Amino acid sequence: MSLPHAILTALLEKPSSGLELTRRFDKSIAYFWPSTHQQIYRELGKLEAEGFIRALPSAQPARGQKKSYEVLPAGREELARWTAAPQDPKPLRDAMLLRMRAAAVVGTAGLAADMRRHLELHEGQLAVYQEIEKRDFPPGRDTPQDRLRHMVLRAGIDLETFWAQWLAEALKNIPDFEPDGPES
Amino acid sequence: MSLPHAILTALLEKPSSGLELTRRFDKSIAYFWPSTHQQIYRELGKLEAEGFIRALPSAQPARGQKKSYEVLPAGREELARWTAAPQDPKPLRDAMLLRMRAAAVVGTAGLAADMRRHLELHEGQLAVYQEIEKRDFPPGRDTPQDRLRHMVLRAGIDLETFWAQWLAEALKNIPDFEPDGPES
DNA sequence: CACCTTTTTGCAACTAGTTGCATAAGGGTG
DNA sequence: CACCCTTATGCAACTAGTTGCAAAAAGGTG
Repeated sequence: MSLPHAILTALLEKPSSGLELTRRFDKSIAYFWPSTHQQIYRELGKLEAEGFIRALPSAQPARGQKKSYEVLPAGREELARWTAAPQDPKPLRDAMLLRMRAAAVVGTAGLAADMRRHLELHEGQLAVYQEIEKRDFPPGRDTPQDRLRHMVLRAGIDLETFWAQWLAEALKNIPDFEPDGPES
Repeated sequence: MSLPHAILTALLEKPSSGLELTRRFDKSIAYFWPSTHQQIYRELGKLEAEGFIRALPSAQPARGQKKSYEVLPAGREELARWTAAPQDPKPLRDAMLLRMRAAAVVGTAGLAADMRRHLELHEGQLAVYQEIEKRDFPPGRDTPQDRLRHMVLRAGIDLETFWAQWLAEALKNIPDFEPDGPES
């Protein structure tokens, strides 16, 4: 139940059409809440039906024609409500950990190679985030809004750093063994 | 596409009925791959139909009657294949980060309280994991299987530590401000 | 202007996970 | 043995996200 609120946030930052929204998403919000244009169009329709946003009157609603949306007061209130409401953190669900656990039973053949690949992917993502940090958060400017957005980015940076370190450490310790299976 | 493989792993560790499986899941695998008994029964049916597991002949298949499963060779091979096959890490998707980003637009009222609650939840989960570590991985025993399972647990411990620290740090820096809304 | 490509919007079907409930058997209690 | 509670299995409907594709308009090219 979070995508609609992600869209409200983005539209409050700047009214946009579906496609503009998709592109802006890809450059920021999608880093911690990925979504596709199909999903976004669907949600825009629902949000409009619920009276949270409305199409800017400028363009008429036809296929292949840009249609921009802006947030209505009810939408802003809903976003504020949702932001402040308690929500339980969703539990961890990570396939790599599952594979390591499986490897304890069926052997580690092949797994280490993919761990090395993941390590590189995380380091790559880390570099992307650090580039964004350098560009968007130079030392100096420090509005409350900047600080909040910077904290979110820091979480991304620190998480990628975490996984890179964990994978590097795990790779050092990974034993290469065959399963004690029925074939022995 | 990972639950069936989680089940195969658990069944290889020990053949079980649906309910036993559910309980054993809750004590270990569910920490990084949560699931419900409904899901597990459904997957057991599919795995049996695919020839990866079979019901132990001891008990007849009737409702309200225990039915235990064991893994067939084809199931072990499928698990080994899946474990070794490359798989992309799934991107981050975290509602708390989204809420912080939203708070930059609609204000931080109420959010800090829930961040404090999350901080406590993460600390609680950390304590649970540390208890498990003390119980299941005393210094000394060090088979390859133990080391892999211990690494998985360490990831859980380190992740909870990470979030607790991040939340504590964010709380120190969170500005308390009202939105620059249409009411001003 | 006829044709093709790109942009923008969107539908439909599928997948994985969640929630709510049902039904059958076993086991104890009056 | 009639009743009820617990254990074990499972179906059905719903939710959120993914994948594949298509159709309308805009804009360029011969």
